[in-house]
Amino acid sequence: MSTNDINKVSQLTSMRVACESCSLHQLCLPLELSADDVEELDRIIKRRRPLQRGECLFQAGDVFTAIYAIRSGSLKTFTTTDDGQEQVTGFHLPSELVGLDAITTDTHNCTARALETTSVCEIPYTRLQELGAKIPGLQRQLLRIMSKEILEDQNLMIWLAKKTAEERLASLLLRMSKQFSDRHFSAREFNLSMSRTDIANYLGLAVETVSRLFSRFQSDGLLCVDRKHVVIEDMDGLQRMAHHDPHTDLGGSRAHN
Amino acid sequence: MSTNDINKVSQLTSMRVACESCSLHQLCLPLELSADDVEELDRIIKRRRPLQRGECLFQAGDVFTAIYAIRSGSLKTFTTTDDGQEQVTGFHLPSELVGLDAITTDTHNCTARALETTSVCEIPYTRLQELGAKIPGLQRQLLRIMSKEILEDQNLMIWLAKKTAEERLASLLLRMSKQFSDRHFSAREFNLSMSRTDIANYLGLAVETVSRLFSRFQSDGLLCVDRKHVVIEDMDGLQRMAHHDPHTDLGGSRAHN
DNA sequence: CGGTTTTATTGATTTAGCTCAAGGCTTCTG
DNA sequence: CAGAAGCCTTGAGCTAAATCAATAAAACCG
Repeated sequence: MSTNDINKVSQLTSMRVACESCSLHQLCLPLELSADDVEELDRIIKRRRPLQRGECLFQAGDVFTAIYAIRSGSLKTFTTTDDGQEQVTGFHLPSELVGLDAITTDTHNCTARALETTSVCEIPYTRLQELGAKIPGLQRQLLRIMSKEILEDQNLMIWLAKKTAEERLASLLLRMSKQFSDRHFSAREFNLSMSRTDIANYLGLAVETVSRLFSRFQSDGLLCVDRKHVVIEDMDGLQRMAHHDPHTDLGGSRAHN
Repeated sequence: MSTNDINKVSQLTSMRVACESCSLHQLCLPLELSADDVEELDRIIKRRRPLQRGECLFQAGDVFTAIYAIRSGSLKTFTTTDDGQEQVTGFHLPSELVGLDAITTDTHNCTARALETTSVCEIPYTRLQELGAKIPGLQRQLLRIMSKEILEDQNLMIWLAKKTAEERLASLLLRMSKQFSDRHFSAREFNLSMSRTDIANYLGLAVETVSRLFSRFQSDGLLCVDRKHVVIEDMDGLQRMAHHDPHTDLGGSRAHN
């Protein structure tokens, strides 16, 4: 146990620094926490060995014990339908919290698999609850984060229900771009860590359609794609494509009502 | 003010009874609240004059002050896109809480409009927060409810991304049926309070498609539809239709991967 | 209660995106 | 580095659902 403790100490030291540059700021930054509180929050966070590509953070059916904040890398979450089909429910990039949907059922409802080498912070939920009782704003902040997730899911539903293949892919690329730029990475140039198949699955399209769209976006001068590497050449054009503004779009309007 | 107080007293008396038979049980039942706590929860709940068909409970852009529990009737929530198109994000039946997605932004992100005469309980959010600090389980329960909403939204996304028109409508009817039976109404026979247009909008389909599907379901002996009145004749058949099990379905498989 | 508006149904045609098919390019493995 | 396996792309139909169009049935209203 003492070896363990020594490890812990060194871990915690690096931890604090890590946390500040990591996604947990979502939880702690808006709270005006005292130094003591931050330290306490730090203390309950477990660092884990980074996940290798293909490894699972948790699997559907696992008992829910913790929520996770992605520090680096990326993962996909997916459910498996009765008939064994995989349905991708989301791609998660640094600064996101995953596992929140398991609070209701005490069981994870989806599997989270690393798309590349990925490191996360683990926040044991019971400890977080205890801490929430002591730090007034913490639980409130958690509610905010969940509310935000509901809101985002609703927006997602809208474009799944209404948008064309073209709009869906354009939206996805723009969302990723935004997320990267929010995290101080390039908004124009990034790597897709997921396969075309995953993208298609997520967007509710066939792989072939996604592939064709990438080609078309490229030949339209919107993007420059090489395998997983994407450079956005015409951000405004992509935005127009995503919004599908009926005033500018004179070609056939779809069932938007 | 004294007239107001007298009104309040009589309101609160009826309130308690109302609350127990109403949707707020989601919030209080699982908490093993003491009688005092229930009373305190009761006290913060405001009863409002029932909404008439077409009236709005809140509108997108309104400042967020309260969440609402539907006692009777139904409402739809929808957002209006930049170009003025309406997008229905949900239908809400008795026992549901609405307004949770506004917690993040302090502003309502959608409009909630009554589909018929509808009564709701209003729960001022600041009061609920104060109470949450006093009653340990309350905030936790709120987290659970929100987690559940995230989960449901994700499931919804799956069928929007993947399912055929047929499956979408079948699923919607089954979900409504379940919700009615959970609330001790008939699972087989109910009224659709929303228009075909709203259903189509919600499901991401054209009105004509929805109309045709109703006709087909009827001629297939799954349903008996007369205007807004629906009788489910073959629950199993409808279930099969909704799931679209590829093993039983020998006709063309879709892009389910 | 007759006229107007809204809402729903049904048919005919078009089209976005799926399926099927085949070939090229990576990555992995022995 | 050769062969296999997997991923990605492109082409050629095909099909589910959209659009367009017309009618019918309610609901609304003066």
